[in-house]
Amino acid sequence: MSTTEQTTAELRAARERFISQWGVISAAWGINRTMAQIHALLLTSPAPVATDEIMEALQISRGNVNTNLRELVGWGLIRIVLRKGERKEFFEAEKDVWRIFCTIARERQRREIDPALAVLRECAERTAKLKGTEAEEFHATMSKLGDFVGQASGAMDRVARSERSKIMPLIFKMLR
Amino acid sequence: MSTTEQTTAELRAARERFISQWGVISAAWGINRTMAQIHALLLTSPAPVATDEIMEALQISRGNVNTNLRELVGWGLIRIVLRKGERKEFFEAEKDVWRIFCTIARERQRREIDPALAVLRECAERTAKLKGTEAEEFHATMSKLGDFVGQASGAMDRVARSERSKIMPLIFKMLR
DNA sequence: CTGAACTTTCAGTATATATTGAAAGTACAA
DNA sequence: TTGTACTTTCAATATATACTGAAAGTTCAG
Repeated sequence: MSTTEQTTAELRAARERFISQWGVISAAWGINRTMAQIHALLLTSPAPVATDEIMEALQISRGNVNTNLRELVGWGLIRIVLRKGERKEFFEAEKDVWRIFCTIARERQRREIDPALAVLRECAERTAKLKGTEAEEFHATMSKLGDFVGQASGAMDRVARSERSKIMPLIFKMLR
Repeated sequence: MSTTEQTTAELRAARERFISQWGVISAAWGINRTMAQIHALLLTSPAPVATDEIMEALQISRGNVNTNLRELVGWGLIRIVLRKGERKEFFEAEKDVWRIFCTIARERQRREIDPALAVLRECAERTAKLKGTEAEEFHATMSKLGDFVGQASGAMDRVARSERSKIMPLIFKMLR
C-alpha cells in the first residue's frame, strides 16, 4: 500500500470516528444524534456537501437528511451554498470554533434557558405574598434559583456576545 | 375559602407547575424527565420524603422512583436520611444553589466532557503526521476543537471548585 | 430461625422519538 | 406548458428510552 493510500485510509478512519462519536456525545446533551453527525460531517468536509453525499456517507434517508439540515440551518450552524450553473443545494458548516460556541450558547439561551427562567420567576412571583414557613421557604428557593440562573445566563450571554480576543484572555487570567 | 386554604392551594399549584416544568426543561438537556421531577419535588419539599410519597405525588411506579432516586444519589444531588426508629429511607435534596451547580458541572464534566475531549485528542493525534491539505485541515480542526473544549472545561472546572463568594464577584466585575 | 417491612431487579410493555420513502411540491430551462 | 432536477412533507414504521409491577432480595426485631 502506498503512503498516499495509507494517509487516505487513516484520515477516513479518524473522520468516521469523529462523526460517530460526536453523535453519541451530542445525544447526551439532548441533541439529535443524526443532526450532530451531519454537523460533524460538514465540519470536517473540505468542500460543501449536497444531500445525496450525506445520505451515502451516513446511510440515512433523504427525508432524514433534509429535516436535520434545515434544523442545522435554523441553529445557524451551517449555511446553504449554491454553485454556479447547478440547481442543487450544497451545505457548509461554520468552522470557527469560537463562532460555533457563541451560536450554540445564544440559541440554547433563547430556546431553553429563557423559558426556564420565566417559569422560575413566575413561581417566585405568585408565592411572594403568601404567609407561612412552607410558602416562604418555597418562595425563597424559587427566588434563589431564578437569580442564579439569571446571573449565570447573563454572564454567558455577555461572553458569547463579546469578541474572543478580548474576553478569553481575561477569563484565563482570572482563573489563574 | 379561608386565607390559609387559599395559601395552601396557591402554594401547591405553584409547586406543581415548577415540578412539571422542571421535567420538561431538563429533558431538553438530556436529563431523564422523571429524575428531574423527583429532584424538583425534593428541592421544594420542607422535609425529607420517602418512596411512597413520591409515587403518590408523581403517580409513578415504585421501580421507577427507586431507579431515579439511586441515579440522583449517584449524581450527588440528593442524600438518604434515616429517621430514628424507622426502617424506611427518606431522601432530601441539597438546597444550596451554588452547590447544586458545582455538583452538576463536575458530574457532567466527568461523564460527558472528558470522554468527548478524549475523542477529539485522539482524532488530532492520529492525523498529526499525515501529509496533504485535507489531512492537515482535518488535523487543524480537531486540534482547535480539542483545545477549545479543553480550555472551556478547565475554566468551568476551576469555577466549580472555587468558593462562590470568591469567584462570583470576580466574574460579575469582569463582565461589567 | 421467622416474618414483617422495606428495597431492588428485570422481563414485559408502553411511550416518545427518529427515520423511511414515496408522493407532492417547487423552480426553471427549453 | 412540459419535463426534469431537485426539495419538502408526512403517514407509516422502526428504534430507543422509560416505566410498570410482581417477584426476589435484604434487613432486622422478636
